[in-house]
Amino acid sequence: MASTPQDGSDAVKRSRILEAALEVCERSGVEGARMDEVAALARVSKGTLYRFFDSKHDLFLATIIDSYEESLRIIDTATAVEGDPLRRLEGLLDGLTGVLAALAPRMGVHYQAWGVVAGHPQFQERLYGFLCRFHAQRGEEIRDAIRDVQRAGGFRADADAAAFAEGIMALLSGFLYRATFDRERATPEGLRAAFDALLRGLGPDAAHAGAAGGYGHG
Amino acid sequence: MASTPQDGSDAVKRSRILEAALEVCERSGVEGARMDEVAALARVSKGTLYRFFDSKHDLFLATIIDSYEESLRIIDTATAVEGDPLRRLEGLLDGLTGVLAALAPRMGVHYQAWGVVAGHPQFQERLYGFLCRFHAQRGEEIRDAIRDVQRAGGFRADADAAAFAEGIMALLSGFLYRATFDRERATPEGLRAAFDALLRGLGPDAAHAGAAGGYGHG
Amino acid sequence: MASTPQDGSDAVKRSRILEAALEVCERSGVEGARMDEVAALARVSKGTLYRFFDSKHDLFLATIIDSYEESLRIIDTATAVEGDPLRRLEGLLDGLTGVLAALAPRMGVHYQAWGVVAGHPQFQERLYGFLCRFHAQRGEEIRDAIRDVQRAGGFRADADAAAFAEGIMALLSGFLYRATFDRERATPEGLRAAFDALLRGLGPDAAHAGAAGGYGHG
Amino acid sequence: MASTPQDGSDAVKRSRILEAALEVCERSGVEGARMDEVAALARVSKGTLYRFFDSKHDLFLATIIDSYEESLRIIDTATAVEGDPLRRLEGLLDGLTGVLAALAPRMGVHYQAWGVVAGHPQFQERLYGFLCRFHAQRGEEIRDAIRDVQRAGGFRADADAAAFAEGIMALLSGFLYRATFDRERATPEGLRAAFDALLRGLGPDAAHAGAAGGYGHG
DNA sequence: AATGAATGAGTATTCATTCAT
DNA sequence: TATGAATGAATACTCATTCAT
Repeated sequence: MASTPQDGSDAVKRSRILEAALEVCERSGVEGARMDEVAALARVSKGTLYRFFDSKHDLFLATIIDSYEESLRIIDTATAVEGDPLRRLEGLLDGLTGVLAALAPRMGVHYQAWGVVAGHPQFQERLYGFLCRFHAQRGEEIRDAIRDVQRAGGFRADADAAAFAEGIMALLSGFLYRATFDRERATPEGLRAAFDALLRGLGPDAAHAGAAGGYGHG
Repeated sequence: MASTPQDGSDAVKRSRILEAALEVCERSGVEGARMDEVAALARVSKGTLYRFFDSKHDLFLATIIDSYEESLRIIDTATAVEGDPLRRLEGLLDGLTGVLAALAPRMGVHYQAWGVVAGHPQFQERLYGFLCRFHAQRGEEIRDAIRDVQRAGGFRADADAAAFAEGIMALLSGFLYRATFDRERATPEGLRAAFDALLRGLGPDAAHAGAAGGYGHG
Repeated sequence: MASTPQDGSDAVKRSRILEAALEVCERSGVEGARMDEVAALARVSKGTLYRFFDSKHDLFLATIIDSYEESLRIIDTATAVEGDPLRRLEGLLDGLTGVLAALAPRMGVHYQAWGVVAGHPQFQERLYGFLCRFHAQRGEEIRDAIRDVQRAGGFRADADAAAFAEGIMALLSGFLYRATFDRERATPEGLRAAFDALLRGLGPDAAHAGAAGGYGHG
Repeated sequence: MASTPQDGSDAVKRSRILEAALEVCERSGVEGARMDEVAALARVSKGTLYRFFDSKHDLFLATIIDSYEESLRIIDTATAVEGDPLRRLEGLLDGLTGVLAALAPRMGVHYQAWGVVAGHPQFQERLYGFLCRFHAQRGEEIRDAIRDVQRAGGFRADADAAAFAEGIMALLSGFLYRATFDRERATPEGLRAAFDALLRGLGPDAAHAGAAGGYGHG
């Protein structure tokens, strides 16, 4: 292989660098993060760092995309449940709350990286393109899961599944956003309750509505 | 007084500077925005620019806060409607969709400014503190409006008004976020539909549910 | 007169400004001293400050020259004693030790002002010219006083009075210099003893040598 | 190693930078010296310049200390003479006049650097501390040399060797000071004569007194 | 491939000086 | 004259990126 045994494979190095980047950002902010520091923390030289990432912006774009890919793994794991359509939809929603739980602590750095990366046209295009596709795909998965429930008679057949799916995604994004500066209020439980409240609008699944934790008690 | 008549009062200068800052950012990104350019575009000298804003970070924090204050004016105007509790809640929701409509075009710069400003501990504290308070206050206003409808019998009395209010805010935040990179899908109409879907969970106001535009038709 | 009664005469303002300049320098160093601060401390506007001094360098050159003029007043007062030539020479030497006592605390700022002022050709010329004349004149006064003692038979007639006078001045300068960073060792008493040691070389005035405090006892 | 052969070792670079700093100062004054110019003249990049000196003030403090270290080398060379105590003291005094000869041309820049460096508390401390130690050590060396002569019977045993040593140092400082603005009068010969005049006060070494050049003839 | 010394473009900020009132 | 807001030139320093070894 093309790896130096004592330093780990390229994939290992790459992920050491990404981790280091995140840690340095937590200390110094994204703007203030120095490539020297990242390289030192990842135990590679600057030359090696630049073999993996073309530029500082490239590196931080990668940390953002990495977060999303991690969230994808979380969702996929949660969705892998077997069962009836409603159960599978619930698995999906569990996955989304899991994403909030997993990413909340990193949202501060995440948004900083975004702000810095989005400032450069070339990277903005790549970032926005990625986000656009990511959200559209997640939306479609949720929409399809809702449709499955509709077909199974669990939800009103005339409801706009796509619109509900966008609502679900918006709730997740809104809670992630809020988690950046108000971790107290933006909890996975709160998000789950919001999901349930929204889905109750899909009635007549009264049984499901009953599960709507926080929303049930004034 | 403290102003030179031909150049406008201090308040006018200040807002000229903020506008200029926004425009320069749209061209060059927040990181890439140069204070020289901002000053030139605002037709003030750099010395004067620094009389109003202590630093570049201070200036961009101000643009963020300004956006929120503008959104507040939009909400307040929309909420000033007279009528029964339900009508007043709808006014409030109209205000929130108005916020999306007004701020969407600026969200790119807004998040960039955030990312850059939040990188400095001192400014992060000020920014996060402001956002925390802002969202909490808006949440309370919405919660109170929901409670008024509950008291008037328009919504189920046992629903958790505060949780629903947080859901409303999260939807707004989520749509604003999405608008940054996918203006097509994050529309005021979509947001309004999501609000309605969420509120339908507050039933039994069947009449209201009927108004839930997009969510009604697959 | 041309003065505004409530603010004092021009001469008073001028000296308020010079005092303020010195005080600000003690706080912030000469480079770091801001004209704003000086003006504020002197209770005049910047415009007025610039009526008295053409520039910052001009102001600090003035503080230097002022110090020398003050030292001149000290010397003149001490020299105004009546009596025989030896007594008058001793008065002069007392004056010089008085200069050390008076200026020592200010030497730090004094040298700083020098360093900054001497950096500009135009001001360097004025400063160096002033210093050159000042030292030459003081040297001549001392030389003449020594010659008077020589004529009166108090000192050897064949000694080079001018050279001894330069030695006296060099001792004063050397002690002033040392006082800048080592106030402990550069005392007026030490200077007086050095004067006496030097003059003893002018013998055969054994009586005078007896007065040479510190130099007499190992 | 850490040096690129064609550009010289680190020590060589360092001294190239110090020389360049001095030359730039001679042209533009210390305040007016630009780091870009210094780097260019030393044929290193600004980044490299800053690898050797943390800041402009650090660089100029180094030029000052370097001057003193050079004077130390001059003194040590002159003191390395063999012979009786009197001859060794004379060697020391020759060394001191050599310091005047060597440093006189640089005193203008030297005092400027001092003035600028002493304006910053942090650097003032370092500079003053260095000067204090330097002068104290030189003083002790001279004192010891005088004592050796006393023991050998060349000087009066009851004279205060330490006080005479301080006088010697003060004369050197005074002549260096004067050389800054009046090179004509502050000559090594004048200094030597002043030393001799002072030492004559240490009598009864009549033979030595006879060597007191300028001081002997009106 | 790896290293890390060298490079030098790039900019926020200050503050002496001016001048309209 | 007095004021103090406005001006804008001027520069130390950083740090992403390169490239000789």
